[in-house]
Amino acid sequence: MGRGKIEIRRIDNSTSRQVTFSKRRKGLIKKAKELTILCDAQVGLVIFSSTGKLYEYSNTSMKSVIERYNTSKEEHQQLLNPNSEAKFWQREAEVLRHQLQTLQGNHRCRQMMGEQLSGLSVKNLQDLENQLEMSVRCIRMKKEQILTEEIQELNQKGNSIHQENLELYKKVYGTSEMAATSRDAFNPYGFHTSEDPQELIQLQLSQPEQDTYETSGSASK
Amino acid sequence: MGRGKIEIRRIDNSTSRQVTFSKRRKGLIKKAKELTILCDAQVGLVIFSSTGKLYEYSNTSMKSVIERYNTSKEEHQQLLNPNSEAKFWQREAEVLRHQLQTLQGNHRCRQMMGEQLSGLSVKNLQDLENQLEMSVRCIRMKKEQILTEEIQELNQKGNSIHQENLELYKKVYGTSEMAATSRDAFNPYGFHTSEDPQELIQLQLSQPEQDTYETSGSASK
DNA sequence: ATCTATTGATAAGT
DNA sequence: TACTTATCAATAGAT
Repeated sequence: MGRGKIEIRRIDNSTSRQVTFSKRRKGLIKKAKELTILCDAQVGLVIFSSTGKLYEYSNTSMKSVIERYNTSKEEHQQLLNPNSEAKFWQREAEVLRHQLQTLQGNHRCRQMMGEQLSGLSVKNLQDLENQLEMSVRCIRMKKEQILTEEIQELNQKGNSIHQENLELYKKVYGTSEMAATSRDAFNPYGFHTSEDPQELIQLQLSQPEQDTYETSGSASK
Repeated sequence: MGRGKIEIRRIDNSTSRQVTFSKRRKGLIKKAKELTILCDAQVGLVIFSSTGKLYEYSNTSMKSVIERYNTSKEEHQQLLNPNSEAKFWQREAEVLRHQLQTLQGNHRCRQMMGEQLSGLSVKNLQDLENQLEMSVRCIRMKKEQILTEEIQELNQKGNSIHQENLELYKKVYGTSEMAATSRDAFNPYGFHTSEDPQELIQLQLSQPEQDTYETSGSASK
């Protein structure tokens, strides 16, 4: 709605972003007001500009809205109580995934360079970099832990199936010698039979990333 | 905006009030979303229908918005007191924190790091890792850009000072031969005299990081 | 829920 | 920052 339609994505130009913020903030608050009046609703609206300035609207008081919100939330939590933690993280993951989608893509890099990173000193940037590196390492560890556990589980399952096969083989062909000799020859699925499959897992884990990043730090130490 | 204009006052008919509530609530939330995206703002919106049902929107999490709202309010209280200097730094910190938050895409990552990444699938973790690595690359690029500019500026300053010294030297010792021969011998500050100081900058930049991370990807390509 | 005539919001320009 | 105006978007009322 204006002289031309605009794409809903971050406005690069700082000045027009400010102008649009003023206009749309005003419009949003007006709409919120109308909703409360027309439909007898209670509304709390909090807006922080990109510079950190606070704007707010509530037909009653923000305090009362927040209180009502909290009690309402608590009640709602208790309704789906037993799964609440899993649900919470599920939701968290959903939010995360959505934010990832909006953030991903290299064109974002330049925007970040120009707008969001401006004003930061080299020291700030270094700190930030270190923090992010730490985060990446934590995430890698967690990912590798999950994959390791999964592989171990699969190996165990595979081994027990293999064992079962040996038993069946023994029953079908009778002699225990046959079963003993077939033990080495008959392993069509190639499950790892060692008790400690660490080295196999290491190989599998380091592969997907070795072309881009050095992961041995978090993977092997 | 519709088939006819309506007066902004409570809609008496219960049914059409419900309908209007649904439509306008949806519109309001859409507008709130657009504001956050277009203008890089943080928004929290809480709506209670006349029947007490809760609807909400926040680009981050309502919890973080409310927390920020509360601290922002406290600061505003302190702003009225004559704590001008503390106030300034508080605000500075706020702006920085916001920049960091938007940069990281999701500051809750860090909270999750220490507590539970356990709700996330391998896919989630991989996405997260990719996002963080992109952020790191952006930050490195920005950092290197800043340092490059600084070094170039210093080189230019150095060169002009050196040039000035040569002129003075010529005036003091007269002959142009003297000035010409001193050109190579007299460069005590070791400024880079080439027009294109790229390779020098590259060397200086890659040094602080070579012990930990591979930076040539973003630095040289 | 879906469809449009109409009003309202606002992007771009001053 | 405030005003103007051409356009697009939201939505009131009907189905």
